[in-house]
Amino acid sequence: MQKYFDVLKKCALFHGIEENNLSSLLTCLGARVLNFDKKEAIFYEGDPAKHLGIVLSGSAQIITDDYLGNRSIVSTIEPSDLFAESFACAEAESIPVDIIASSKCSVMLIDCGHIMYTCSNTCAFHQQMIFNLMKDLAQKNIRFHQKAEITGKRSTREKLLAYLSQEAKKNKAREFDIPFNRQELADYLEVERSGLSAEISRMVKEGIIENRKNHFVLADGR
Amino acid sequence: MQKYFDVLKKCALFHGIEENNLSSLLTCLGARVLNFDKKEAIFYEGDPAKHLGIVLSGSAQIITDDYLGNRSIVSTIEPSDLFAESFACAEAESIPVDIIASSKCSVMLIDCGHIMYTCSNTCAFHQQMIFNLMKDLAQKNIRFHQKAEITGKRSTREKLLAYLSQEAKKNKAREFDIPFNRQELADYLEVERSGLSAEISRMVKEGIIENRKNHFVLADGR
DNA sequence: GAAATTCCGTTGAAATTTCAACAGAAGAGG
DNA sequence: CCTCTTCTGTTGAAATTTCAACGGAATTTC
Repeated sequence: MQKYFDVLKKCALFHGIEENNLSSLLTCLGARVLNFDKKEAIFYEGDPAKHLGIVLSGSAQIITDDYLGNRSIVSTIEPSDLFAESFACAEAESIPVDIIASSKCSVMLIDCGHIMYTCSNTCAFHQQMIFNLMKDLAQKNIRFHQKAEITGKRSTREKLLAYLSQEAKKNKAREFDIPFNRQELADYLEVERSGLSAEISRMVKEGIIENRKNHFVLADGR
Repeated sequence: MQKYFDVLKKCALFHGIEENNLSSLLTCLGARVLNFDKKEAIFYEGDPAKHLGIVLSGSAQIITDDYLGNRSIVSTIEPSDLFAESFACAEAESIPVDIIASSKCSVMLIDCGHIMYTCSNTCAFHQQMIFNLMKDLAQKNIRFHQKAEITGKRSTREKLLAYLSQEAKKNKAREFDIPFNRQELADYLEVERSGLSAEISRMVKEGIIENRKNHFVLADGR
């Protein structure tokens, strides 16, 4: 696990915890590392919600498919991001989403009960981790609001613009790459792929954006 | 404040805290009670995110309006519900939503910093409250997933059915009242009011639902 | 209880999105 | 370098949603 310490240090769960305590802490928590190939499921909908995860390398997507095969990408997760912590912390029965590796990736799994309840004898970091979880969950909540600001828009153009604006702000630049291909972007914005392609073409023609593959440039004042 | 103790006891923030400790705890936290008339704003978008709130009586709605006047109702809150805790716990600059009284109501406001940091000398309940906040935030996260399952549907009918199914499950009954009028329901589902009305009519004709005002009955097997 | 206001279903036209299908581009594998 | 697969833009038709407008029902106000 040693080799992942740089990633783990950045993980919100371990804020305020010294790196030299990490090793024993992880042992105490019973942390495991698992590896997945691209497109493999890290969790399936319906899996028990006992564990939270940390992405160590690669990336994954939180996905819901409805019974008609409509796919919706809730979010993407990257190294040092936590995932499934909401379900574990809420002590939900099971996970309501699929979590799918979008590239070869490795993740660390921790039984959330070990953080919230047991183990308080051996290591003194539980209060810190609970505090960290609280902040992480609050931030995830805010991100949901931001996502809702995108998907709540009524038209494809508005959704795309809302999304690109957020990305531009996040990257502090009018020019950036997005972590989606066309189909995925459509699933994230919750629109039709072909309609999205058409809309992108129109917006390029109108000079509102520039685009090549997953690289976008926003015109001034967007 | 005494008269609100029954409501406060049920509030997730105070789980595991004895009622006879509540009074001194609230003093320690600097809790204030404010009253609002129907349609009055409890918070405006842009207000500082220092305080979390607890609904004591009446009800309110979390709302986002975009620059085109498109309104979206994120959620409704009722007595003993927490609100704005995500923004306060995440130490966000400001609140990204409006919170509007949907009836005459009173709310308690608590400076979140008092829960997370200071005051640890006088009262021993901070760890408990932080733990409670963590669980509350995790549950709110799950509710966002549920909301997304509704708004992520592509058609008005699908959205309405997803919403009504959730309500039926929540009420453990095929028959229930919803906390919205038509315009509000449309804003919650993120569709057009007139289209929603038309869709409801069609579904009634088809025998899928029964409806009178805000009372709905789902047919078997929904 | 009368008047004023808000709420709600309906409707038809306009705009948008979805769907299905296809062909060229790009990428992966051998 | 060739083949096979996946990805993407385009297009036209069908379906759905939005928009604007109206009148009647229901509710609020005084």
